[in-house]
Amino acid sequence: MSLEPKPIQVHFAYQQIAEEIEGRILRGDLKPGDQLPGETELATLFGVTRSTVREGLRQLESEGLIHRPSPRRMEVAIPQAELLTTRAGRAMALMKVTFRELWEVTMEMEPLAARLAAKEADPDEIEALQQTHSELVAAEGHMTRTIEIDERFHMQLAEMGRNRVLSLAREPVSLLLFRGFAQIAPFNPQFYKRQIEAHANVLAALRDHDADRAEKWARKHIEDFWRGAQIAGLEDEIALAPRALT
Amino acid sequence: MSLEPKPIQVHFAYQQIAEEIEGRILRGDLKPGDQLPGETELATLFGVTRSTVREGLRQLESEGLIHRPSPRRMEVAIPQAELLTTRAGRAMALMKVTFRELWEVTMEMEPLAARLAAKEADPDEIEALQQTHSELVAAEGHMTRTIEIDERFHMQLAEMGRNRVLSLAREPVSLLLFRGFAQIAPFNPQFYKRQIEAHANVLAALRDHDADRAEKWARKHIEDFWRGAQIAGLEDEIALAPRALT
DNA sequence: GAACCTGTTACTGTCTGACACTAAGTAAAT
DNA sequence: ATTTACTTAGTGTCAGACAGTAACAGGTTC
Repeated sequence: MSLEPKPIQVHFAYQQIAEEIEGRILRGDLKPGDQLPGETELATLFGVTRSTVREGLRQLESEGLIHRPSPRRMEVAIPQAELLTTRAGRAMALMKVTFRELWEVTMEMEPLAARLAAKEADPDEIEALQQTHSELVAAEGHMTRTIEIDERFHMQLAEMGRNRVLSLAREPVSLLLFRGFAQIAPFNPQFYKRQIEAHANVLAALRDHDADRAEKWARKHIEDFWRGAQIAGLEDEIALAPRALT
Repeated sequence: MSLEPKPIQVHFAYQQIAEEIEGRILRGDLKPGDQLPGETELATLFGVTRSTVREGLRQLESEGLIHRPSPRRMEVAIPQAELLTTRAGRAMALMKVTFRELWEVTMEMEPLAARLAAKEADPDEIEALQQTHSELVAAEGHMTRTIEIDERFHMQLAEMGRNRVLSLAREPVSLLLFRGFAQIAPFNPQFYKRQIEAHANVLAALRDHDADRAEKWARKHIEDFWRGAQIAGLEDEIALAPRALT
């Protein structure tokens, strides 16, 4: 007789601890900001040793569900993108994704970000973005800094669209794409000018709440970025390891 | 005098262990599939106790950098989306993202997936997708199953585009969106017909390698999906907790 | 030779118990 | 009411132990 492969899954004690606590967090028993009981307490509570509890805590910690504001407190974390994005970036780097892959996705994400921002942004945010743009202008000619500011510009833009899913999804991608480029792509002076022009146009469109125009210029901007890489023949080049990104 | 908040970061031993091993993996010293040295060995190697090593390993484990094919082996993981996606999904759920946010992003991702698939897919894959589609047809009227198959259809489609970044990025989003819907949105019988029609059209476009048409129908498909939700007034409803998704 | 059984062994999961160090709370001193 | 000194509880790490079992190595059977 042939048995179906049973996806049996051993559940170690430390996993169960982690799952149990995770459950309580997701269920809302433990709210973000709440302090966790002490390790010894948890240990007796679950009927295991401290070592076991600790292993569970380490899991939750690296999953970003709990964090440590001071070395003495462990509390339920306020969910935030950061942890997730770095991990996503690392995973992608490990998969050795190519620039083309990154670009294809960015090409959809950034215009969307611009469109949403045009609809949602309030004057203060636009002002802040203008500020970033000024920094970009000031950095003309300096590539590393240009890329870094550009990246910040796009992040701000994404946040302005008030879509956390988008913010979450685009960040690791654009991070890998932009910074990756910066490290290997040679840019000509033209590049900076077009960069600045595109940003300026996006900004203007935002002020007018003109979603279509914002989107169009964002697309142009990314296309431009890409053209340089195409010329350099980087399309199927592998993006850099994330270590270079930190 | 006022001191600036110094972002000092204590590095505990177990963190260093984790970082050290992570470094070796990312640097390529340890390749995916390689078996890790035993815990005792690592302990002496780093000059710490097994407990400490274990806590480090738990971190890496939940980060998906190492995994356990059998309870007795720990090896460097082959990077894959799975782990990441569930975490991403959970993070999003924790952030209580709305359907609108999910949809706005999906609306870009899925058409892109279709377009890429039309360019890249080979006959075998199209055949496999056709297979999935047949299942969908057979499930007509049964909502939960329909959604589940639909989701699989889209995943396959995305894989066919040979863009791992896209696969990675879209999965948690569409998972949350589709399954979330399935649990709270009431669909009328019409829905299934249109669903099937859209898929059929995408399939046909793939066969012709007609990227534009594939994209168009994918967009139509997602729009359709959304319309139901709009009618039901779910736009700003919060997506479900991830526990409901497993 | 390959396919099966069996004993050994090395390694994991978990436990007990301990100790140094320090953040945070408490009491004393100014 | 602050500041200072003192306690205390909780964390990070260690040492050593033990049961259970996956993986390996022989030995057996076909």
